[in-house]
Amino acid sequence: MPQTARPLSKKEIRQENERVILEAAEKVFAEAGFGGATMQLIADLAGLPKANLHYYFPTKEALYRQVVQAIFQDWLKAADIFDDAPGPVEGIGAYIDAKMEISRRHPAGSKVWASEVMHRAPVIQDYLETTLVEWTEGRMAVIQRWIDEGKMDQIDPRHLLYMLWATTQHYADFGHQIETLNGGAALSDDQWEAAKASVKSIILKGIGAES
Amino acid sequence: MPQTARPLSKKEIRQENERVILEAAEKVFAEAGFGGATMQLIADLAGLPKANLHYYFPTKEALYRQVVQAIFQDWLKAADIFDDAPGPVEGIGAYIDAKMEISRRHPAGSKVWASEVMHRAPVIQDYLETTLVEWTEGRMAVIQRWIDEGKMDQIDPRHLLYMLWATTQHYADFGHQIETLNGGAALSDDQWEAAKASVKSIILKGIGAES
DNA sequence: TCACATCCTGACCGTATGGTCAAGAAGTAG
DNA sequence: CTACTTCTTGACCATACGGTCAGGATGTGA
Repeated sequence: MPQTARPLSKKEIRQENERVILEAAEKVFAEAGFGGATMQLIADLAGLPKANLHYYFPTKEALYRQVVQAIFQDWLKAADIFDDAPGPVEGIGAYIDAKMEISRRHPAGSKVWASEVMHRAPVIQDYLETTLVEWTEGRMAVIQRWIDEGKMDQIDPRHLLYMLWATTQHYADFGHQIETLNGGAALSDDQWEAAKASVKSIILKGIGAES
Repeated sequence: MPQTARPLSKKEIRQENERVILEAAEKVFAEAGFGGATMQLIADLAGLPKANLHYYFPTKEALYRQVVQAIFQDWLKAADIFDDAPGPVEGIGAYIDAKMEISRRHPAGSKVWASEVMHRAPVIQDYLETTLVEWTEGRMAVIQRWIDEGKMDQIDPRHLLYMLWATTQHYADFGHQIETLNGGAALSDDQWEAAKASVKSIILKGIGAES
């Protein structure tokens, strides 16, 4: 006998609703910016009355904060690849792949992040100053080690990191421009692969890490 | 005898006020986004009463449109360098310099542009589809010629352009993040030079255009 | 000087938005 | 079953915003 649609438990209800709201909020914040987003729009997209949003998230700011924090977590996770790699070809190559994949699968998140930083990080400045600074210093050390081991050219690790972020996130943040220049169509699988290959090729060769 | 402060002519008044308003608007739109910006904030920054803004620019949209169009013009101008260059080292090198300089001197403009594109270009979509497409195709042809002449590797010109845009504009759009990672201080002259040098070095070597 | 066009601005208006609330529906635990 | 906690939602509120307008100030051209 198939499981009947028994009523959801309170815990499940809460989890599910928070998930639905956060998902809708990310989309709306990405498309309209914080100022342009309205609770009503988010509510409609989530399929809930507006008052229900305020039951789970007291204010628009609180909801936005949660969205940004979730994105930041994703962002950091993509970087684990970096540490275990024996050299720049594997490490940076895999990092580019991972970040390009995020840009493809999760463009709204990338846009919200970009918007937040562009507006001087009113909500996550403390994260930038602590977690991001630590993370960056750690990766810079890894890159410096590769340089010392002669596995790549003497490049300022800082600017290399900026370049990696800029290039990979560009495919999400400026995805609309890229689509327009692609005749109005989203990039195909092959085009995404070509993009990844181009980025990896130029950067890895550019830092003297290939062949 | 020094020129007395004679009253401004109507024409001068109009020019000056439009300039002041557009300048303030660019800053506010960059910092708050279109939705977050208010006419009152722009008016305060411009030092004019709000009603005066509506005298020169009928609506918030009209004002925003003018700001974005001005930025787009700047953006295109930076590209003339491209055409006269004998090869990628000079052409792309100078283009990177020019765009980095814009990012440094004119970060608000870059942010407004980024925001506009991120929100699916509600205001300048027609420009993207015409002027930008033409411009891009022209530059792609130049790059392809360099490839055919053996002056650089066989790289998809499209992705190279995206990389140039992404990397150079990153220093404006994510300037706040970069400052935070720089200990909270704006980049010094030397640091800007180092940034330019890193970007040029990695890209030019990465496309096989150096030595 | 005078008639006119342009510029200026405080006061005002309609609307949309973030947020509240009270009363009821629905799951829960003893 | 009962007392409870949690969830739901239409109606409501105060505020802030984009935009208007009338009437005065200021430059202009004859």
